[in-house]
Formats: sequence, C-alpha cells, structure tokens
Amino acid sequence: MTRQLKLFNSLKREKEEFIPIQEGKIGMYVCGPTVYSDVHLGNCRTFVSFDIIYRYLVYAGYKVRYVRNITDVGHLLDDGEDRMSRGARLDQLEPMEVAQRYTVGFHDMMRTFNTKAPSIEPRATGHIIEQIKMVEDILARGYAYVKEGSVYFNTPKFIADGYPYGELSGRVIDELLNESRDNLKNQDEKNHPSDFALWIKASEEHLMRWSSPWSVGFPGWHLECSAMSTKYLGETFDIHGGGNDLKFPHHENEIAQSMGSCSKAPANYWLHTNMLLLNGKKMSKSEGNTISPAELFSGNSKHITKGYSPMTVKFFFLQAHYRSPLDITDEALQAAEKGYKRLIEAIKALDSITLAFSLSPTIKDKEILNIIEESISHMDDDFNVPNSLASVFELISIVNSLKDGHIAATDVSIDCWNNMKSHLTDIVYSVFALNNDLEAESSKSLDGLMKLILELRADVRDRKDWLTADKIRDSLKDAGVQVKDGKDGTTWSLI
RNA sequence: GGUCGGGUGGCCGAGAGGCUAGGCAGAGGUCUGCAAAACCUCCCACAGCGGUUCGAAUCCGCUCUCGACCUCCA
Repeated sequence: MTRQLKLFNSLKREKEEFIPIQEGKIGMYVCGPTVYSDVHLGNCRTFVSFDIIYRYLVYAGYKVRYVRNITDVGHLLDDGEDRMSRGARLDQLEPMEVAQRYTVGFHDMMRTFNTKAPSIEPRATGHIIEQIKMVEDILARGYAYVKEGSVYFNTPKFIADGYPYGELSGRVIDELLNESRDNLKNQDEKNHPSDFALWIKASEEHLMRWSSPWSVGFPGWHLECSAMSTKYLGETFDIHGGGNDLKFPHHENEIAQSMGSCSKAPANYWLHTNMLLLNGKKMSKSEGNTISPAELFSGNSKHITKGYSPMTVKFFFLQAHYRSPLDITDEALQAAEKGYKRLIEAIKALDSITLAFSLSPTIKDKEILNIIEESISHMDDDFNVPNSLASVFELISIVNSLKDGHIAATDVSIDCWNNMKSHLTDIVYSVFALNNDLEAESSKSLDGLMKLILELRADVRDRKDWLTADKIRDSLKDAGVQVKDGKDGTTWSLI
C-alpha cells in the first residue's frame, strides 16, 4: 500500500495528485553539484530537502530509484573556458583530480548531514557516449544544426513546431525571441541567441576533450542531465528536482533536449527548492555576505556568535518548507538549537520510559493516534516538513508529560504508547534523519568534567593523599576512563 | 527593464475566505534544598491603502519592500 501524495508541480504552478507512471514505483532525478569547488551551503539545503523527500517516498511505500548526478564537465565560463579546466590550472592539478577532490568533499558533507546516497550517482564524463547519441538523435529529428564543429539546439524551429519552450520557467516565447533579437549581434556561431550548445568544439588549450562525429570537443551545459536521466530512468520519468535557480535555462533546455530527441517530456512532476538567505540578503561572495558549512559548524564567521552542529543546521532547514526561502540568522539558529535539543532529548528518553500503561484502549489514545496520523499526512501534502514537525512536537509534549507524571500512564494504552514510540523514532531518525549528534557536545562536557576532576586530584596528589588520588583513578577506570600520570602532568583517555 | 515568487506576533517560520500551527524568547505557575530540565497558563500577528464578501492574513487593485531568474549558480 502506498500513500496518496500531492506535489507542487512547478510545471503547472499548483499542487497535483501524484500518480506514478508505474504503480508503486518512482523514478526521481535531481540535479547534483558541479564539483569544481567546495559545496555551497545552499546546495546542502537542496540536497537535504530531496533526501527527506526520497526517504519519505520510501516510507510512504514506494519503490524509488533516486538518481543524482555529479557534474564534472561541461559548464562554460564567460570566457568559454570549462569550469573544470579553470580549477585545474589555478590549482595545478589534473581536471579529474579537481573533480575527485571536490566529489569526495561533497560526499563527506552529505554524510555529515546524514543524507542517503542516491541509488545511482552518474558522472557526466562517464556518459559522453550517451550524450553524443542524444545529440545525434536531436540532429536526426532536425532540432539542431552543426556550425564549425559545434552543435546547437534550434529553439525557433522547436517553438515553431509547437513544443513548449518556456513553459516551465514562465518565459513568454515572443519575449524570448524579441529579447534575443537585440543581442543578436553579440552572438558568435549560434543562429539565434536563445539557441544553446549541445556539443562544443574544444579550443587547443581545452583540457577536457572527446572525439565526436563533429569535432574533438565536449558536451554542452545541459546535455548530461538529459542523457543520464534517460539512460537510468527512461524517456519519461516521475519526478525531476533541483534548485529553482536551475529552472532557466537548465531545466527548460533539458525539456527541449528530451522532446527534441524523442518528442517526450522528460518528467511529469518538477520540484524546485528555494534559496537560502543570510541575514535577509542573498549570499554573495563579493559582498562578504556568505557562510560555508564548515564556518557554520565551527562558528568561525562574523555572521554567527558560535558554531552550530550539523544536525542543528539540518533541524533549522526542516523548520521551513522546501519551497520557501529561508533566512539564516544567528538568533534563528540559536532557537533551532534549543528546539532540536528538546526534540532529541525526548526521543532519547523514549526507551527508558517504562510505565504501567493501560491494557485497553483509552480516550487519550484517540487524540494521540490522531496527531500521529497528522504528522504523516502533512508529509503527503507536498512534503510539509514544518507542519509535520509541529505535530511531532505535540507528541513530544505528551511523551514528556507521561515521563513526568503530568499525564497518568493509565490514560494511555500500551499499544498506543508502543505505536507512538516507534512512530517518533521512525519519523525523526528515518525520515527527517536527524541523527543524534548531541554526543559530540557531551564529549565537550566530558572534557570539562575531566579537567575539573584531574585538577582536584592534582591538589590531592600535591598533599600526598595517595589514598584519595588512587580512589579517584580506580573509580574513573571503573567508569571507563583511564588516567595516565606522566612527567608533564596527567592525561586521560576513554578505555 | 522583463518574468516569477515573497512580505505573518520580540525572532524564525507553517497556514491560505469563518476553526489552536510549531519552535525560540518573555511573563506567571507546578516541581525542586538551590538550579537545570519538564509540564501548565498567558503573550492572539498577518507590509500599507483601497475594494469584493455576512465574514479576508487568506480573493482583487494599487503602493512600498525583499528575493529568484533573464549570464555559471542549489
């Protein structure tokens, strides 16, 4: 049994009933990172959002194939140089070395945020053959032309044949054409400014290059996603996701490429995540209004007063809907940290609560079961995590009340309690995937604790009170801490 | 300039014609040797100005304001 979902489809700009192509199965493609520098915090929010979407789809009973690419070629700079190559020159590294380094960094960060690896994570450079094939298909159907060894998509013909160029991004076709006419003179080889490159002939210095029927070159900006989504999910699949800044031109061109090559739309539902702001403004490196994940964790930034753990940051993300912009402020992060802590403390306490619950159903059961169902149905409604979290917090209050005896255990049945317990654990740990990283903090307090104990013990030793000093050492050993008295003082470690 | 999407209480953020969002902060209370935690109660907001309606934070218009895209961008 799968749950019935409603998704906000960017294509229609409204919520729709979700109907998968194959019952019970979902193919989902999400545009992944370009690995030419460290992951941007905004990337993290987007991928955390889609991770929760992926996890929820599985939770809701669907069998999901989740494909998220790694872009390691193909993005042009203003000067026509490939991004990967530029990184390579600056760093004196092989292009693939740059890609590898930042791919590893990206994966580390995804692990830090406790996201699941996608089912397939294809790389653009590993699918050059598929991309060339797609260009051939588009050429064969007349929606592309070759110029000086490069291949361009023919948007005017595509539009003239009645295909929906501009539908996703809400761009008016006439306007696109008009706007284009103005800058026509600036264009080099393209017949029309709104045309875009499918294959680009490599200049002499270009490091990343492959043979093709048209030239030794490299694939265009948008082609990889079309080729790889088709390969792994089929010509038409269920869900395509990405940041909303990719709507145009990237996603629009993906649609054009797919329809141009086989006349079928690539995805039925398009999901777009919104942007992250910092102190009410967009993040911008040039204006210094930016913060990296590492800075956020360490507190090493002028924008925040302290560091916030990855799960605190994740919880902060979860409090906003994926389609809303989210403003990062120190105050908001502090609030998130406290809320997250309250949530996790209660979840952690779940197992230690053993009370004499009622053996038969109660009135309170109904209320609790209701809240449980709400926390799920909010997720059915376009993955409304904030609303679902609100329901979870209502359950948390009930858990704490039971724990402290403000609600009598006899008012709740044992079945209902077990139900609530497993549901809370499931949704918090498996769907929201907020893994308890409070342990890291407790090791901080352990540090402080040990410092204090060892200082006191040092005083005792100065007084040559060996009995007490040894008692401390022995007791600590029993507690799992090994005390090591050395020449330069005393250290300790966990056994 | 064009297109699209926002502006919600002290802060962050859901909601989207009549019905409690939630978190954080603040006030009072219960508990406690004192704290902390937890629980209870209170704090009833929707940028401004018009309009539609029995009724608008929610619909319409205008104004102000923020953001995204239009060029690589999650």
